[in-house]
Amino acid sequence: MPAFLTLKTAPSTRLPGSLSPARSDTDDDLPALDRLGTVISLRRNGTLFVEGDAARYCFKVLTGAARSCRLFPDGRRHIGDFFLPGDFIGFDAQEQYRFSAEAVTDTTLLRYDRHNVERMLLLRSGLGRRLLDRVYHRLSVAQEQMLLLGRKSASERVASFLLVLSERNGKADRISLPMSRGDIADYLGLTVETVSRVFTHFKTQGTIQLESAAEVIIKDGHALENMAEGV
Amino acid sequence: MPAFLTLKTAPSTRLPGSLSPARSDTDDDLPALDRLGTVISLRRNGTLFVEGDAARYCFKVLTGAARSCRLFPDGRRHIGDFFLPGDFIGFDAQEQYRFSAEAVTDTTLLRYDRHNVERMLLLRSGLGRRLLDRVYHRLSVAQEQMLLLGRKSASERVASFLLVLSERNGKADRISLPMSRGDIADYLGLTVETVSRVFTHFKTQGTIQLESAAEVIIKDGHALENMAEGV
DNA sequence: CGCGTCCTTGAGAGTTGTCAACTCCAGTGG
DNA sequence: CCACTGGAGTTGACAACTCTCAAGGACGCG
Repeated sequence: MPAFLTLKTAPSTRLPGSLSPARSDTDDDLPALDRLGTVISLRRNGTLFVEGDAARYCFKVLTGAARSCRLFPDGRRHIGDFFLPGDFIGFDAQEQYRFSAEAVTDTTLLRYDRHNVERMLLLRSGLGRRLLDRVYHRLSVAQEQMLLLGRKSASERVASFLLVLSERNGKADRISLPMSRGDIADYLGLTVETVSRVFTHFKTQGTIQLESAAEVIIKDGHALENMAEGV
Repeated sequence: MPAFLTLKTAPSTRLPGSLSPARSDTDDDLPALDRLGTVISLRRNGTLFVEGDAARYCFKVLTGAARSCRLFPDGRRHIGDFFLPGDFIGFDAQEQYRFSAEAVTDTTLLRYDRHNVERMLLLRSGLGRRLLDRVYHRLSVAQEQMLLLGRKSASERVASFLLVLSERNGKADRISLPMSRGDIADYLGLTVETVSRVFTHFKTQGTIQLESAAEVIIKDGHALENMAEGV
């Protein structure tokens, strides 16, 4: 259950070099949203917004990747979600953003004024219903993630993560990781070292192959699936 | 951020002996839903529905408490949410339920036919918007829980849990725990023993007082808050 | 080519889990 | 009324998984 399969729609603009999202869209209302947005671009680690900011905008990723995160006073960090091309960010905000959002790599986004989105919601009744469904989906994704964080071992978490990324890429065997090991760790509730060790463990087992630190090839998807389910 | 402050509305029926939910409702559409429901009652550990069932009904807790849970093949269990009086269950289901739901104690609920709810959603446009907001709220609660499961220590988790329950009871210092230690453990991603140890630790510190295993009195709420935030 | 950042690897510590025994309490039946 | 029983909760000793700290290696960029 991919956290980043959520709130997905086709990017309105296709640029080369982007992860191409799996598309299962039959949308007709959502593209209309795009006309409300303006394109912005951010450098790696650039800030979309900070937790506590007035929630003026929401976004859609066009190319690159973004992450939502929260910080403890003592520096612990948790990443709630990764957003890949086609994903929406911040539609669920109320008055203020409840988390910060940053660019994982150089990233281009569509930025919408929430005020306009609200108006559009009133005009097009189908849009509200469609958003509701998308949020329901996000919720079930979040539940899956809670299961992962609450009850899965380190290996199970990484296996689940790889499978979700693969799924997101149309079940491709070759997946690229735009985010750092540290990002993955903070997303899975682990440390960088543990994530790295699990990767090499999978590599040693022959379950995966590492082209580079950011390029994984899944050699034994079945083994990964068993691992992810705790078999 | 209470997982069980979610999707709350005033119970349509007030029965003695129930936890009285904190009310912050100015709803007008949701009570109309109640007329669609029929009252049912379950014994402790009774089943509302099972993961994978066709999602025919949704529910609202009137008295008692319920839990949503998921199981691993090897017996590990995770509780996604507790539902106290006024909480809705299963509104976010799609075709099938994505988790099982059970009564924590003897419980009475309102059961709605999802088909009727759908129709009502179409008739009353305000209802869809209100549900959307509630689901957004649930989502932010889920994000809070992911933070807890991903990055908090055992003590921090239990402290957060007690505070949420207190909040839910109108910030009362005296809170009752309808669920078992095992339920709490599976909700917080811990074991029964760890939960128990943290309780006695807090008791020894003078942070809380245990009237019985199911009755907690918060003696030092400030200490709990600091602990929950990781200070 | 050198520097910095990220990743990997190792050794040891710590928090939480596991296993097992004991206590407490409620419900039951003599 | 009291002993028995079973489930839930507590406590202890030990193990295990993951974290922490530290060092070394790889890769990209200036």
